[in-house]
Amino acid sequence: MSRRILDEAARLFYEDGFPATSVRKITAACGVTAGSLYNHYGSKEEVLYAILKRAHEDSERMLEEGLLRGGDRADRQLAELVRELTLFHTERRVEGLVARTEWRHLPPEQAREVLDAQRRVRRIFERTLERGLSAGRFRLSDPRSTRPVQVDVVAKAILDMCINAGQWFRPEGAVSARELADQYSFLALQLVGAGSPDA
Amino acid sequence: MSRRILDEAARLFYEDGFPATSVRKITAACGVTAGSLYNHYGSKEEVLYAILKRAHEDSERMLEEGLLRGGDRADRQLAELVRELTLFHTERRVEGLVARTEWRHLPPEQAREVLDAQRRVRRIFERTLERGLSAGRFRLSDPRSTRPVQVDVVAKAILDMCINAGQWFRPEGAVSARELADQYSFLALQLVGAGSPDA
DNA sequence: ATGACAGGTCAATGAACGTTCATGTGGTGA
DNA sequence: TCACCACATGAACGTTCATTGACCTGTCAT
Repeated sequence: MSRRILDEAARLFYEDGFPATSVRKITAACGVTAGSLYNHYGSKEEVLYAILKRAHEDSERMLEEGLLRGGDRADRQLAELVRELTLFHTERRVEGLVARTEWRHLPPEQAREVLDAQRRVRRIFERTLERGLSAGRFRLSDPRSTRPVQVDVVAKAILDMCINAGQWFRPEGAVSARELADQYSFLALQLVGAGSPDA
Repeated sequence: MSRRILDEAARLFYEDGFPATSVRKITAACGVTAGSLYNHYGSKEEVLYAILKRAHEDSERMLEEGLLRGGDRADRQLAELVRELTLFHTERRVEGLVARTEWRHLPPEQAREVLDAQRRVRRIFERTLERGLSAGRFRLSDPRSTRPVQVDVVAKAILDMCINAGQWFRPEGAVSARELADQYSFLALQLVGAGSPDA
């Protein structure tokens, strides 16, 4: 039942947002009454925290695996990172979007935890970008501009692209999560000016 | 005072979300009491609607201007579109983010209006992408994949990138809105495989 | 059989919510 | 000067909120 509450709550937070979702709605979706939630979680906030924690742990684990699978070539690493992150935010778009939007409703200390997790993810991308740049695999200098594009800006651009796929992706749509992940992986490589990673 | 209410409400909706922002908080931020809001707007929802309407009108106008400034070359068009959209979502990130996230709390008919506006914006980008592809200015075929990257997927990737800049951009940060818009413009061109638009 | 216990119900709590309305007031055109 | 109007007030309205606690019930190990 604890698990059931987590899943139904995630779905409702995804649809209506945390503050607009009442404890009664969550428990009704599980077929029980409101008071029963407090046999499993201390508060409504605690439910949100549990959802976010699970999501962040899983997404970080997927990224670490992708990083390994990418080997030591930064372009292949980037391709795998983008693929994993896109997969996560499409296949588990409910938790993914909630994690990205609802952390503000957590108490400060737990909100910080979430922000730290987001920062760690960004650092993974930034490191791969830096490695690819110094290895000469990425081309990120705008001929029209005086100074080069900053690495953190590129990382944010790619991250926003992948993460926000969860906002519009529909599993019943024309393109599958796996296809989208492949396309995004290709687009990200073009974005950083990488040649084909098969070469 | 009507204008004041709109601005303060937008800021609070940006910080806490629509349902978590009470009428009392909005009016307190304006230095008046709760009842006074109803001299200017019929309901809290109407305030949100007014914010979203203004934001969408302005953003569509900026995009149309950018489209004109881009002339008839699709790559220059795309560069201008990305620049304008990024500028809008950084310089007016408060309204921009609210428009992107809080429309669900509107009654169905007005929520539809917002979705229609978002669809129109996406169509502008898609048309430019289609024109650039048939003119041979963009390269969007993944050699590792059987089928080409879809135009609507590319449009969404670029849109998410620009729109979400409003989520992390800080005007007091190291990079200005205009610099970011330039960098994003360059990144978008690389993403679609365009050569330098100066050629 | 019995006791413990996990997990449900039900009623009640005080606080906060959006909204209404009668009332007060300062400025403005006639 | 006076009527008017725009706008703010503050008290109420009914509803909903998250949370609590007393109670019930089924399932176990002993």
